[in-house]
Amino acid sequence: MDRRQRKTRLAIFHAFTALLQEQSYAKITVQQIIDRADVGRSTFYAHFETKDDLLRALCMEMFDHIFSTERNREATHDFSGKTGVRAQVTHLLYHLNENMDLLAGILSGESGDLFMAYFKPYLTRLFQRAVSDEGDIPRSFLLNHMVCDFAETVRWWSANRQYSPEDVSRFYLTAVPFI
Amino acid sequence: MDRRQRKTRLAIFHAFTALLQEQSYAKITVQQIIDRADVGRSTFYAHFETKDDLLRALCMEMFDHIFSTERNREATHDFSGKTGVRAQVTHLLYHLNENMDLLAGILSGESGDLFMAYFKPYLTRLFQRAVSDEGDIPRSFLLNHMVCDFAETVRWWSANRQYSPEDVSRFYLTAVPFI
DNA sequence: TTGTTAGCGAACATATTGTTCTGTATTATT
DNA sequence: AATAATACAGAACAATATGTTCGCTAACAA
Repeated sequence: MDRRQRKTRLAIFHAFTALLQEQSYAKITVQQIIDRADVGRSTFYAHFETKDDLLRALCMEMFDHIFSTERNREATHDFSGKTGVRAQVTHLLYHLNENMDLLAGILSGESGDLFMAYFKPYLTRLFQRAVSDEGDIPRSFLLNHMVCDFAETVRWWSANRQYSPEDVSRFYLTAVPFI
Repeated sequence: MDRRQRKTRLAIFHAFTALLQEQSYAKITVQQIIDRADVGRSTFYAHFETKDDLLRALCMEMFDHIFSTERNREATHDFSGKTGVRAQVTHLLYHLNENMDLLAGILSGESGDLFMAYFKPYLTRLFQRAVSDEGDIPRSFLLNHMVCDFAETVRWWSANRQYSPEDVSRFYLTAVPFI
């Protein structure tokens, strides 16, 4: 990728995340992002279609990084079955913790809901093989339960940052004993 | 309240809920609501400040109805402690089921997130006294867990409407055994 | 009946979005 | 080092949506 493109993309990401720390997602305008990033108007629209698209790209960048190292671990170790998923949960929380500054900005306010919407499909894929039958409860319900609960746990964590990844992992796995 | 005001307010609510069934919340414009409700532009803004405000008012109307009957039950019966909360959960699901047509419209798409945001404080109040200590897990985490999970259960239900309130109640109470 | 209030709808100012275009600077390639 | 490709700046633009104002009319309550 062209160095100019990289620089522009980064400048926009930085401006955006900085703005997210200061005010709510809905109130942020494209013009503000442009001014903060110090790029031309047409340049912004050459990179991203809309503000939502920018947030999506930001989330994807983050997920691709986090979940790709997860896939590497899958490849080299044996993470099948419930024990494996438990280990992955903890590991995932470690990665999320590293990005917590940015994460807290995104998760507070309406952008949090968009983040969650992008986050959940990744989690669904991860938890897919951990879901087993529990009585006559639909698997669709259980899977949704595990996914939403993990996502909401992360959101809670971003607002209660005094806990370690191990703590949060324990909280979650206690609250969702199916895993 | 003036009969004219009531009529206008209702017309706007109906137009809005109808539109919510047809297209996503973000794409609905104030003009569409005005046209569908067949009221003047200035009239809409005399009643609601913004589209978000309208959704908020709609949710509040619904919650006030649902949770006020809940409060009546509290007053006449003894619903303290965990058993009481369990009974209330089931009862709440009955009420939600009655409004399911509207609910499904609101819960699909971005308006769902706003609904959830308004919903959760009511649930938090309801679950407050059901939360007890579980090892060293923070009560704030447990409460958030119960609330988010109930809300997400309702969302799941609105997309899987073949189940009865009793079914869903059982699913939820199995998945969240603290209650 | 009468004073009050709500609604209508056109007109308006304002804000934001997304596009297009031209000239300039940077980059990769050879 | 020369060249061709392309990314950028920024102004201008059309399009759309928002929220307000105001004079007139109709409905309401007492």
